[in-house]
Amino acid sequence: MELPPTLLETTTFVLHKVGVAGRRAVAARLAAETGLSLWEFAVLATLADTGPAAQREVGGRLGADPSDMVRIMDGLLREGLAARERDPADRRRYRVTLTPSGRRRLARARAAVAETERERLAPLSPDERAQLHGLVARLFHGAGG
Amino acid sequence: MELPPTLLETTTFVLHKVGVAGRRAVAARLAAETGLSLWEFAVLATLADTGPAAQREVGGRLGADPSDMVRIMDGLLREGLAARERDPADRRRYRVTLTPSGRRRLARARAAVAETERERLAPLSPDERAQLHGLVARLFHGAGG
DNA sequence: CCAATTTCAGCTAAACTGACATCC
DNA sequence: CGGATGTCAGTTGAGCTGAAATTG
Repeated sequence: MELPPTLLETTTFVLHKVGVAGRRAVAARLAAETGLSLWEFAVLATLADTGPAAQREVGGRLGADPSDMVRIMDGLLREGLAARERDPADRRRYRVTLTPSGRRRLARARAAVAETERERLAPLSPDERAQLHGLVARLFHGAGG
Repeated sequence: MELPPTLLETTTFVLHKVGVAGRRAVAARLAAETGLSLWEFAVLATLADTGPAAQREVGGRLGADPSDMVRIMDGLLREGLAARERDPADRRRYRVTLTPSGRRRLARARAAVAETERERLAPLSPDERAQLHGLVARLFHGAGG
């Protein structure tokens, strides 16, 4: 792809291209090595990081639509990677938890993601990678991410 | 969105989120102020930057599928922003050119894009913006962008 | 005959909408 | 009753696939 100057000089444009390509690479490796989709990985990671939570809360953290959370959870439950029970204190909610099997799968998934990340960021030095991450993180928080 | 640590620390993940949000912002403003889609803008910019070209070449530069180029060109022709004639040297190809009206529209579009870009990158200093652009551009070229 | 360009019809993955049942 | 949660059916936009027509 030989982008013309106007697009090459537009940070937003290049950023989007790089972001989408990165996502595809991570998704492909994740699927090949763990059978997980990106959303499934994200949900498992959320459960591991912030503990059991309601379905809607997990989706809220990730920016996933509630109606999509249903199908994602269906997959995770079917494979025994997550479990859920009604919250006794508020029976509208589920209390979604990570199973031991889900925790093991998540460990493998983390490795796959980290490996892809290393490959994709290889053109940058460790310092530059840290810089990039810091800059992007600030944009994420600054722009209603 | 309160991303859990695992995702927040994954550059690829945050990069993708920021990229998609940026694209949406640019597309929305572009549509509101010029009536152009992102692809239409990209095609006009390509024609302005690198001169008349075959449809496939324009798509190739942008990473747009040839079959999508057909519909994009349909819109641009209908609005008189681009024109095309068969290439006399190879009558399979079109020779797509920018019309004066297209050039004027492109100028407005450039302004809209630049303005959105400024808003979105506002959390960063000019130096940081340049840093970010440089880093992302290197990833773009490095990763088969 | 084989390859390139344009075109078309249709598919897929992803995000979103609107309606509904259930429960606070 | 209003408001939140989970569920379901269906829509939308974007990108891609596969095949055809035309030309080299």
